Amino acid sequence: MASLPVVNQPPHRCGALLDHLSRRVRTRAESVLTPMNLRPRHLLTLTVLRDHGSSTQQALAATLGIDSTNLVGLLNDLEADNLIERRRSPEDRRRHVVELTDVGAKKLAKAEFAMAAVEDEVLCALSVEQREQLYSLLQQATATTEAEACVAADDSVRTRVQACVADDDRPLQR
Amino acid sequence: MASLPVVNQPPHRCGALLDHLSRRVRTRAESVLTPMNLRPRHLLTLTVLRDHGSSTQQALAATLGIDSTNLVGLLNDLEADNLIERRRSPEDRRRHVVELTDVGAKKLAKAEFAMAAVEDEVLCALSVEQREQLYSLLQQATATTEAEACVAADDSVRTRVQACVADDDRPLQR
DNA sequence: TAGATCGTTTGTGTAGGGCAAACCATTTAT
DNA sequence: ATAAATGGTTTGCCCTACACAAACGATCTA
Repeated sequence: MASLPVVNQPPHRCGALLDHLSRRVRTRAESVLTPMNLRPRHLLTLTVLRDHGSSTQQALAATLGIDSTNLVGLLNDLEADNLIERRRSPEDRRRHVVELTDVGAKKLAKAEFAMAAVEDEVLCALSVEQREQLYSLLQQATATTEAEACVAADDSVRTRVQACVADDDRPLQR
Repeated sequence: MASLPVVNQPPHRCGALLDHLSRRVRTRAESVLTPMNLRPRHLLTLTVLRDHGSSTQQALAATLGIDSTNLVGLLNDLEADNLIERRRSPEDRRRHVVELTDVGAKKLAKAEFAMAAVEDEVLCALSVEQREQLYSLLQQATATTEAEACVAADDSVRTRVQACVADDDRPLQR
């Protein structure tokens, strides 16, 4: 390995902005979703389920980036409302294959419709084309699995992280 | 008013994706930032401070979308590390004007450098140009203040939200 | 002089979510 | 066939992020 990976990148990074925007969306989303008995997590899960297709709970937990024990409760909520179904996998009967029901798909559509209102508010600085562009970028980015992501960037990451640590840092007490 | 606002929007909305991606970034960001004694919130705050310029605590709380009482502690952390300064406003001495110090700016730059590693991992599905595009979209979107956002979309929001609520919804017990 | 405002402190409550242990059903290895 | 490993579930614990409220000092405005 070695010989300088990507250095000429522009100084500004997306991370914080992503955080910022997502926070704005989430707060508003809550107030819009609660009346339809959903929460951001539920919406997220349904979306992933639709976009990535049915999957095992483990896999789902991985793509969602949440602990599998916590996923259980989340799925319970959704299943109680018939939005998803857990079906035992025929190949390995230990596995639950989680899948979106028709009701779930409809509810998701409705939720997204409601979300359009939120986005009008939060993304008002963007034109319709720009929003579409944003959507497809996000779509493309999230299409990668967690695992894939790790493999892709693994060691270029490690080298650079180290470069940033050794320095002036006194602890932030709180 | 009335006569149907924006209806022909594509069915897919960004909200969930934004949530998804931001979660991925945040988790990884934590591990990268902790060794430099920062947390996502701190980074976010520093970023906003740089991009939006110095501001009052109230204003800052508003753009960050967090309660002003919670902001206090956050700023304490940052000030303890000399990353920001609270300066009394000359016009109104009750006000604190929060501003990024040189140390803060440097730390921010360093943090962003470290974040590049994270983004390589999370955004590996995007080309460099696409990432840049994403950045500028996010930048543009977050440039709007909370207040502005509300004004812009206010009643188009209200009308459509109502349209989505009245329906089948049984409670999601949890 | 009285009230309102900005920041601060303290205290309370809640939700999100990681982590670990123990359990059942099932699959795989020996 | 028996032992070990695995997928999902349950329970319980703990920590962090936040929102919200109340009370205070300093300051500004009426």
